[in-house]
Amino acid sequence: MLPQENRLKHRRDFDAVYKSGTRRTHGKLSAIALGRDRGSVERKPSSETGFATSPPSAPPTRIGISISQKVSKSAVVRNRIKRQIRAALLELLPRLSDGWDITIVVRPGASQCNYCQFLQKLEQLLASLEVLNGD
RNA sequence: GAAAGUAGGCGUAGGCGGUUGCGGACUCCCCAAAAGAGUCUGAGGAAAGUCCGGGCUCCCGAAAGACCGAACUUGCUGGGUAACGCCCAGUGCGGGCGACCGUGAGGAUAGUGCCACAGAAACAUACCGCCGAUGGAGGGAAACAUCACCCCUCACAGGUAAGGGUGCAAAGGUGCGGUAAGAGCGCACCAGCAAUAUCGAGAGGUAUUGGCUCGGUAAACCCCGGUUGGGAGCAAGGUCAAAGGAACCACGGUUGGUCUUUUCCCAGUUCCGCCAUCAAAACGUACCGCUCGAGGCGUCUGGUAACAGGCGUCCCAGAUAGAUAACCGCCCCCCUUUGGCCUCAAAACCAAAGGGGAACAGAACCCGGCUUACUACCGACUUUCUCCC
RNA sequence: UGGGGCGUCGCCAAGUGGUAAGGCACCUGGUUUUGGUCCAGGCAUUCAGAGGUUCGAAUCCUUUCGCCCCAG
Repeated sequence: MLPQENRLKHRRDFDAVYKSGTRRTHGKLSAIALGRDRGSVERKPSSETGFATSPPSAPPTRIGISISQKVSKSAVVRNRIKRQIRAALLELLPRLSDGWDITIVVRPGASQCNYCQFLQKLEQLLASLEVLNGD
């Protein structure tokens, strides 16, 4: 499971990502990314006590996953895909640069993929969105 | 041995370890919070479908009662339950050789509607038929005439519903008698109805007697009985800087309608009391509701049982873009192949390699049921048939 | 999570107990030199599945499945 600060939660954040993010698609997965450092930074200054010490340019990157009933009618299958994607993202998280809102959209047919395929596709998608700190 | 039937096994299964992670509770640390550390804990029998019944919350001011109305679509009897359309026990009917299973099982004589096609006729008749006793018409007969009786003919009035044919269904069924022909018209048995007696708590069972008899359909409207304030649903509803409370009380305000009683609210009066310096935040699962409950387990008592009661013991998920996991290894189990052992041959056993580890399925306020989905296995009890002793 | 609706031929669909209309599409034949148009004929579904009520069910009752819509 992702830490709380890396989760994308609210509907208005999802809407903002869908409206003006950059979309990339690879196979059965699709990723949309939006930089957070304009406009939304001063909306969210309250809770950070460490906010004074670190410069305001790097809020943590938040990720949300969207999977529709068209992928599978079974809630068990959908939850399993979400867990596997989250596990893969956890592996990639240290290499991500800060300050992004990302939505992963699972498209129909993804119920046949396994963990390694998800990991590869996510890596390629994030690299193509240039949010990976390359090495 | 074969073929079945019933009710079960806290729905019973994978176990251990490693790496990376998540939710909750408690403890430590700390002035406090956050962060951190530690310990414990973290999906199901159906969590599903949302088909019923409740709890809980809000709105229509509230509660109780009487009469009328409406709705529900509940409907054999008795019991259980907070309640139910659920459960248990029984009755009737249907199915099965049987163990057993199914059952939406009030009323068609309260009334209305419908019963296509066919058929004469679908609930009231008469097409083909049968008869023509009675009445009518014509004729005959005894010496003659008339009337009556008698005989013959007609099928005019009329009688009949046995037989034919139609249909899911045609005025109880079969037999004997009876009659002009027939008919419960009479009798016997059967089916059905009613009354009485008796058994039963009751649904009903049994017996006797009686008059002879009435199509089906109410999962058609309806009648009777029963039940019920209506509506919305935890995305209910509430808190989130900012004060109102108590007493008295006019007119008025009610759940489908009317009425009665009690209470509440409301303008107003009196008394007591409070707030407004700035900033931030400000309708979002941020917090409450939210998990101790018609609760689980054990045992005893009552009851045929469903279930109820007593005692002891336990606390057992509370998420909110939604945790309970992702990946890997070993053990164990199952299947396949190969080899070994044994053997006439196989099975079983041992070893190696490969594959698989379940199916249905994810809490979303909580309970009680119903329905549906589904893997491998375990052992009971019962019935019928066959074989052996 | 809650609320509501639908399912009839390949497509659009009518049908509220008594033979499952119609249109498009498709097939065959005719008309035409040929194609189109036009004309005639044909074409089906255990009416989403299962069980029940009824003499008789697409229709009534129970239940399951699938699809769609609405509410933050």
